[in-house]
Amino acid sequence: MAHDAVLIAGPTASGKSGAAIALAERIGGVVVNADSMQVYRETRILTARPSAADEDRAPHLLYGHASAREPYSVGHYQSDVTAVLKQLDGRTPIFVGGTGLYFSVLTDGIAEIPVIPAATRAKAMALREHLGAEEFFAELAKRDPQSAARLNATDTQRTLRAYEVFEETGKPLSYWQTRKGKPVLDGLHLARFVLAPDRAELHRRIDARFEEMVVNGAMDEAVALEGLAPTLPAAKILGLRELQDVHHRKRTLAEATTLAQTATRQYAKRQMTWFRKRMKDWAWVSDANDISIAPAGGAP
RNA sequence: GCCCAGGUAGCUCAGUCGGUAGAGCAGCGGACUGAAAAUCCGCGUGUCGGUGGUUCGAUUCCGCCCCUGGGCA
Repeated sequence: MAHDAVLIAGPTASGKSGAAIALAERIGGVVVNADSMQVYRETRILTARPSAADEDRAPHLLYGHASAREPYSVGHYQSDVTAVLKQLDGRTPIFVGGTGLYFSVLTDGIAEIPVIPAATRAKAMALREHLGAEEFFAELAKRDPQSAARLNATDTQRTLRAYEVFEETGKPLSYWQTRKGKPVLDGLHLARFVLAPDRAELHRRIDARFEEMVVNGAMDEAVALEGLAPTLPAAKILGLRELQDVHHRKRTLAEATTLAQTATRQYAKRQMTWFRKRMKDWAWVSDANDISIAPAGGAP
């Protein structure tokens, strides 16, 4: 039975992008990004986005199509990826990335919540800053006790989100989240893979890759993004801050490299937790060569 | 060679007026619904340099030895 779409998840530096390209070449597919940071055009090296040469080998969509200077989030991704599905002309999409939440949009769906203006979030942030985490959490609990019950007062991001949603919509986030949207890939026949190399091997790859990034000009990208607002999602790109610190002579390149490599290993660990728990029934492989699907019209 | 300071968790260190020890970082496990490369929760993993002595009991006190750093020669 032919597959309508292929999904390849994996921790950072696992080699999944290469595997996706190879598969796309074989089946005439289209590589579609499922990584929250590779959407930014200014940071090809820092986010390990496929190179121009890679993109010549197979069509790539949703890579570098957004600016690091603008907010981008899972909501944008949902609408972008929905639009992309209509442009495939029968070619098989191969979704590849490391962002668990983005995969959940594809396979599980996400609640449809009105867009919250940036000003509302800014107000919530200012209020939390003013009141302190505990007081702010108490305010949230008055408005949305259900969300508060699930959250920790120290969880900056989620408490702010719950608060801003209530302020803007007049309804608690817990209400909106009961109204789950349809998965973007609803009803399609999927081939799902998790590419997870041995941990020691993954760590070697992570360490080597950051050094390659530096050689390939990661510093230039970091310097070009000087002054990026720290609240923007792209400000969280691993290694960005560390390299900017080197530029400002706050630390040596060696220190920055070690810090970025450590942060990347920690990130990979979090990814693996998500994959282990949420992608139990996907096909797990430790070698990119083991990712293959039956050709269209082939054996069941 | 002598003097001083120090050798405690993977790293940096605290501590025990003698009852086998704890922080940060790293690490490990987990959560995750519009910032997700984010955010948050949990867990101490150890011949307390070695050896002999004192003691009911030594990582702690004493002797000797080894190692590291600094000073004097």
